[in-house]
Amino acid sequence: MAASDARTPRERYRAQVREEVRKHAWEQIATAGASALSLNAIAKQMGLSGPALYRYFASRDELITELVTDAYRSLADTFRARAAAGTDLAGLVDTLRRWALDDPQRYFLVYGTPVPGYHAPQETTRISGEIMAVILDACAAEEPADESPGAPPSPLDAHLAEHRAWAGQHPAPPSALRLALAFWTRLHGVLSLELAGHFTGMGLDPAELYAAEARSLTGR
Amino acid sequence: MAASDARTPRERYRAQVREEVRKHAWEQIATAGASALSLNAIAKQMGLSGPALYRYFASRDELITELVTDAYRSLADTFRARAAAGTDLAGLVDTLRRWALDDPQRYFLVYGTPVPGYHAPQETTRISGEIMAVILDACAAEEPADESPGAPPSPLDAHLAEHRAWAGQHPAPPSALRLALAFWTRLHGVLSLELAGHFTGMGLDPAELYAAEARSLTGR
DNA sequence: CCCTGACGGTTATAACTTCTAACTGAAGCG
DNA sequence: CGCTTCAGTTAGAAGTTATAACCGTCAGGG
Repeated sequence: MAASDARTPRERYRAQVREEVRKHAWEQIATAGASALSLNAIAKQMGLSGPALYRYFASRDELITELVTDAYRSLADTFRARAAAGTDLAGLVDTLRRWALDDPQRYFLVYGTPVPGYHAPQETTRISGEIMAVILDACAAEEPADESPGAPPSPLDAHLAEHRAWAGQHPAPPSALRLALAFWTRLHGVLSLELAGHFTGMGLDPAELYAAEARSLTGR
Repeated sequence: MAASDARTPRERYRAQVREEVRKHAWEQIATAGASALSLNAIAKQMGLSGPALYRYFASRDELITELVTDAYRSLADTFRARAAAGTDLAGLVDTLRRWALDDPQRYFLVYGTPVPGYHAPQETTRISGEIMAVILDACAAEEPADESPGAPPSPLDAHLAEHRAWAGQHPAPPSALRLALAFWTRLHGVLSLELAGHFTGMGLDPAELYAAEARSLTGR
């Protein structure tokens, strides 16, 4: 669907090959992780010989960077599609877990261990903002059931009232900002440990843990 | 301190070299991540030539495995040392963050992106149990301030009452088990995102977020 | 219609990596 | 004192990323 609207045939072919390279790269990553991604192996799978891929990607890093932004875009699109069907927070909770379990290595490409030297491209921070905007929409729509109306603002609320640049122009009260951050950090906490296999052998169901954190967010 | 109590001089020398290899490996990991760890580079730094290190480590994987269990042991020791000075949960909260910030790549070696094929050795699950035992001690000592006494057990409590094998023989009520799991998943959620740099550029203080989650655990 | 230049793909090669094999020399131990 | 074990060496195989040089083909302008 994408990469087919190009003027010249050459550009069209080029986009098509790049697409196929990405496809094989995702297959490799899904089975062996991003660190095991091999340009040579991809070239062989495509019937090409080694250096041919360098016509399409300047380096292995550039390919991985492309995959990272692909992953970001995938999450943002999935979130937006779910939000279009109703802006309830619980829907996003389920959507996030399904997206993560659908391809764990894709999740790790976004939220996993970073390489110390690596700097993410500007694109990812932009998409990250889009993702956060969807979460904020759902959090703002949620009634603040997790505190009494007259309660004093927590220290975090005070801090968030000061530093809310990350929320962009979103008109959300501090309680919604706090809920959005809790959504992000708590679900990531359970999800990343589950995907990394830290619950296997403990004999408990990660879905149960995830559901419990979901209840802590949506006011049980 | 360690690796010096060996009978024969050969064993002593061997343990000493292995120790030095680990030292250089940790330096490399701290600056470039575990994926960039190079046996050749370590050998050169030690004035040795490539294959010499294979007398001490059967493979690169074995060295990394050693480092992973080192990291687990480091966290368990740090936790136990803190617990010996008072079994309050807040102390463990601070200890965890300091340990993580002290060497982020060491944290990722334990809780970061796993390699799909890799299977952690039995040792790590044992140490993981020790770590959880320290957390459980602190959680059991904490009064359950996060719920009213007569409240019905949550779905998670019911699940934990059934599947509490991971807690070993620890005599902790389901509420303590729940608190321990929340300690683990919530603090890891904030911490891993902070270490991965997902908060940089957002203009908010990760310590503030971490403190907020800490308050949610210790009953503010 | 033809010609030229851009571009995809090739092989060769450099500089890495992990890891094995074979050899050497020295240290430990009976 | 001698034997044996073991540390360390070089050589080399099989990978990897990446560059350089070359070749053929396709696309588009004159």
